[in-house]
Amino acid sequence: MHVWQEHLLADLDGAGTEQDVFNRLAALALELGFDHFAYGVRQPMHLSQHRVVMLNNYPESWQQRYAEQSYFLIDPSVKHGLKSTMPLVWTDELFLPERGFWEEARAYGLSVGWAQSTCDMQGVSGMMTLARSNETLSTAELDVKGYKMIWLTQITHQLMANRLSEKIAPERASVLSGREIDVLRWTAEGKTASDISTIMHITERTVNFHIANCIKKLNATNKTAAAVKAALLGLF
Amino acid sequence: MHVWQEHLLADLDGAGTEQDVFNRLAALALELGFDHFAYGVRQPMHLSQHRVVMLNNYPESWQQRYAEQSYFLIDPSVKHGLKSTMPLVWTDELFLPERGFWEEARAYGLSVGWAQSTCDMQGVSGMMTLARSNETLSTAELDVKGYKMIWLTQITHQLMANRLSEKIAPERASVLSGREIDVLRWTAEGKTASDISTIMHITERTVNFHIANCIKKLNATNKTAAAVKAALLGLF
DNA sequence: CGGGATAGTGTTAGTTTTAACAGGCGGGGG
DNA sequence: CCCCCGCCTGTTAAAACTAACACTATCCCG
Repeated sequence: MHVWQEHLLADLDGAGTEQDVFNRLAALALELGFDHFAYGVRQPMHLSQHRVVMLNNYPESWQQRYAEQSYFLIDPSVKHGLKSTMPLVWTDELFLPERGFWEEARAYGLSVGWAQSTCDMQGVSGMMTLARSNETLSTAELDVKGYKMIWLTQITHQLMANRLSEKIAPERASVLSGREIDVLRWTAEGKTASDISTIMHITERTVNFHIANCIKKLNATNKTAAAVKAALLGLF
Repeated sequence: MHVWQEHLLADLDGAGTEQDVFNRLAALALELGFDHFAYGVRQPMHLSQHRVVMLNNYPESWQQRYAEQSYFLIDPSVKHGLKSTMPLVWTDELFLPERGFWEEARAYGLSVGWAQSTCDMQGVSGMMTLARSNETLSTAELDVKGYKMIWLTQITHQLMANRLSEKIAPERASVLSGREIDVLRWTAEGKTASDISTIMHITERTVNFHIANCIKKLNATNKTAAAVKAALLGLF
């Protein structure tokens, strides 16, 4: 197993596409004893509507089935990952509420698994899963590999999150101008247009002009939605 | 060094105060070879105004100095932690822009250090620092201990973040009622009161009533600020 | 030099929020 | 049984926001 080294990150990062990087990470997962590797990233857009991408090397048929049935809506490991960043080992109890799903997953060779989610300073969250078909994940194995699995979660997120989130949320790149950000920040703080005009020494009219531009650029329906969206996207 | 085990977490968590837990974590840091241990948590409130608490076992005099001079505003390791969740080793280059600060810290016995920040699914972020006065942190040492240091960051956050954030941001506990959350969520999505009245089959008046309550409870100045604040506090 | 992005301002009209009053209905706990 | 809380509704007037239109100036880039 590779050790914690700066240059490893740089090496993995390199000039590769996200699929390249994914493959190299999957190779690390294999070194850890897991032939299946998955990483999904979630960029909050509004509040209910997030955008999600998922890369994995599960059996094709299972990938298709999972997507078709929208299993991410009921998958207990996903539910856990949305609440906590603590590692999670797949157990029968965990999947008790979704027996059918669990049995189906096992039939596809996904019976032993470990997952952990992350969240970074830009508000992008991701979840990594390591899985295999046999050899129960014993406490002894976790004692040995646990640290490395957590580390793998970290670097996977570091390497994949930005690549993927920019893809699914172009709004993040379509940056607001400096003035627009200032105005929108004050708005989010609860200042009215006339407050802001005083603070920034410009006309109330100009404040509203900038806000209107923010609303357009962020594809929001009004001030409030624009402010929340910008906050969620980490634009402030 | 202790191993990655469920029961360790439960044990550390126990019934202790945050200071108890902190002390036990500091003991783990000592086992890793760092006699100084620090953890700070940051709860975003508005956007500019965050609330921060910091626990550490640095020399008293340095703690005081750091607070007096508001060094957190210029501390390069803090700056890094606010942007990235990647581990950071204290180096001369890092502190180049703040020579005075760096030399002062070293004079207090803080010359070798490692820091990493975390962010959880509730939007609470934290930064853990391990430090000592001598024995440069070599690549070899990092190869051996790096994984465990990352792990320590994780459990420290897991154990401390909620305890501390509830303390500094009582708004998180002052839960909104179910109806209030529903209304505020729709508001954050950009719906107007009359839209929401249609969606929820209630009067426009009632929608505004709930929103007014949200504004009061969240101590916000208006709808927009309330929505942003709720989003930042992870109330949705 | 022309085009595009950013920044600033103006007017008008219609819609939405905010704030402050007053009240009813139902459930849970002392 | 009464009180508190969540939930629901009503009215009114002032304040704030949204969406159109049009116009000027600066700066940078090709």
